[in-house]
Amino acid sequence: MTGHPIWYSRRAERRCRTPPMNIFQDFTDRINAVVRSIAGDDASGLDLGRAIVEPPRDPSHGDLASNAAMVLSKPLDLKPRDLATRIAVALARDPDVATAEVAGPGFVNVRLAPAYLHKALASVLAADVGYGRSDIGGGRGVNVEYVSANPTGPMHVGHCRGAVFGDALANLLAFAGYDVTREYYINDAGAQVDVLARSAYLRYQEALGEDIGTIPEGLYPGDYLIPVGEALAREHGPILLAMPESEWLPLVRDTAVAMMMAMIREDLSALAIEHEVFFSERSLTAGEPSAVAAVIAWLREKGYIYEGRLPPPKGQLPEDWEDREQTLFRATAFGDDVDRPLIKSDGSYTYFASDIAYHYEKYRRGFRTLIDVMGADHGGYIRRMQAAVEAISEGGAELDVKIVQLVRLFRDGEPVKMSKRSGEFVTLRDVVDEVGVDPIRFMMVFRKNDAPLDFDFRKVTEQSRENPVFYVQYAYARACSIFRQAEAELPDLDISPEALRAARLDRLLDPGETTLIRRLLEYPRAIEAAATAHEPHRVAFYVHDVASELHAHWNRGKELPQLRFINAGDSESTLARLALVHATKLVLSSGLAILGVSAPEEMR
RNA sequence: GGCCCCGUAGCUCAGCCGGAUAGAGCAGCAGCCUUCUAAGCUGUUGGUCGCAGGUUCGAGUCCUGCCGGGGUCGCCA
Repeated sequence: MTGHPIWYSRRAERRCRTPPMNIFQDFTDRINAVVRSIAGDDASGLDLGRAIVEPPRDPSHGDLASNAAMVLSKPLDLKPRDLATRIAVALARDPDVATAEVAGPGFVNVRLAPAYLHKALASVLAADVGYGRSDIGGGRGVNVEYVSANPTGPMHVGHCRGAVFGDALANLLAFAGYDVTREYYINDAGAQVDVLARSAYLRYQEALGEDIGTIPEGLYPGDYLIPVGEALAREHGPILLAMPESEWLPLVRDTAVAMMMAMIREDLSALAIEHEVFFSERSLTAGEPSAVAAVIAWLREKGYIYEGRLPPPKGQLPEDWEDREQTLFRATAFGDDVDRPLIKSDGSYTYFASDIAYHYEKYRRGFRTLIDVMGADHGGYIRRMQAAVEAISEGGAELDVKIVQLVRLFRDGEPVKMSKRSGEFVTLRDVVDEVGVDPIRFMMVFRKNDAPLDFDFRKVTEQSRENPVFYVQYAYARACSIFRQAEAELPDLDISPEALRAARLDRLLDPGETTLIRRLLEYPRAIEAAATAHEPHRVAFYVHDVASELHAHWNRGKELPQLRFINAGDSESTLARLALVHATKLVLSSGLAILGVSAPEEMR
């Protein structure tokens, strides 16, 4: 099971100190200071926002690269290379800088002094499990709505990606300093839950000893409704049998939905996912006036709702198409292609109408950033929902809809067949039971959310380099093993966290070591970039890179024993290297915790 | 037909809200590793970034138009 990372709780959130060193931010500040001194009186009007410091693509260019000279030369009326030269000259005087050079059209390439890398590594150790945490969120609220599967049955694999993606994104945003609420919208109001109720009623009759024969077409045949029927029989006895449908349906429906939600929550907890808020769609249409009615009335006042006709859809016309006047939301006023209906022909609200009220509810609770995680088939829904959010918040809130693409299942390279009609779908629980949580969680975010993903049951449990889950976890396990080995080989060496923090880090000068240090120093930047873009997959790729760096250096020790982490003849070096390994462990476990993947002490 | 997403090496994909000679893994080729935990490591081959224009000092990245694949298209959720 995935353990709860230490930064998970709200209380830990509040105790968070100043974020640890972000070397890219550090040098952005230093370069900005240089530019301001060059600009003199002109400095006030200068837009420094576009000037950034980043790792160069080619490591031979140095440790840091800045585009400041190219971005700022025009307002300062200088040639890019001239400005770059003046920046480079000033930076070269900085004792933390080994070299600063001008390259290409006006890049400033900086090579850091080893002492600076060691100082930065020390700050990683000092930050401990807080390393990488950011305050770019500034404590602002973000609502992440994900999963929101219909409460009509167990979760199937199709829900899996959105669930894991949303959860990892929520973790990531929390780590980046946002006040995150994880939310599940229960679709308990549509026709589908009525079907659920009728299906459950049949099982109720069955539980009372009636022969129900085969489940009729159009009802849910799954065995998972049998316990619902039994529960209804226990709770109500035979009295529902005598009622007309209009009377028993609400009763049966509420029980069935509650039991389905309990089941879904169990499925989710098997994936280590826990929402803070479960919001009922039905609650939005309850009361007088209902939340939906209130929002529609408000929008009508603002002129965003009117009665009108819609042009028939292009292409294939639906069979039951009829031209009629209806209540429409003026989505076109906010960039949508067509205005959207709010009331069905039977007088009830459309899903969209309820969803507007729901998003208004989130806005009313204070959220200004809303994130919805949805499946690929909802792509056409994004514009209208964004339009609605803009309308109900009067431009004060932003909705980001993250679409997760399909997951194709394979076993040994062969596609796994699924048929909805026969009910032969693979449940989420099946997959968890077969491969475990870690491979699922890691693989689901080891791909950009908007690209399709292949998931092979066999490959994800393979213990090989080709399996990124294993590769990353093994790096962590290997780091742990180095510590176990150190204890065994050098029982007199103090390798406590305090001793590691006091280590002579200036002994870390091998290129393999400094490369690993640089990689670890990218962590805060990787977190901020991933959080800003709402892209947790970047964290997965980042920890994979860290793992790769550790494996690489470990292997060099096979050929060159003097590079091994443990060197019995040199306790000073050994301690410094163990400090580096410890920092690597910190970063790996932190990144994996964001993804919800465990960091095992050893592989079995 | 309208809209959305995708198109990057033989394969699977990254490319950090415009930056330098476009990267990684697999596969291929050439080596190394029998151990601080074996399941790895090093080097190497390989790309007109779907096509054509445009914006810019600079475009895989932004804009327009095509081509190809997927999704979607009032009263499903």
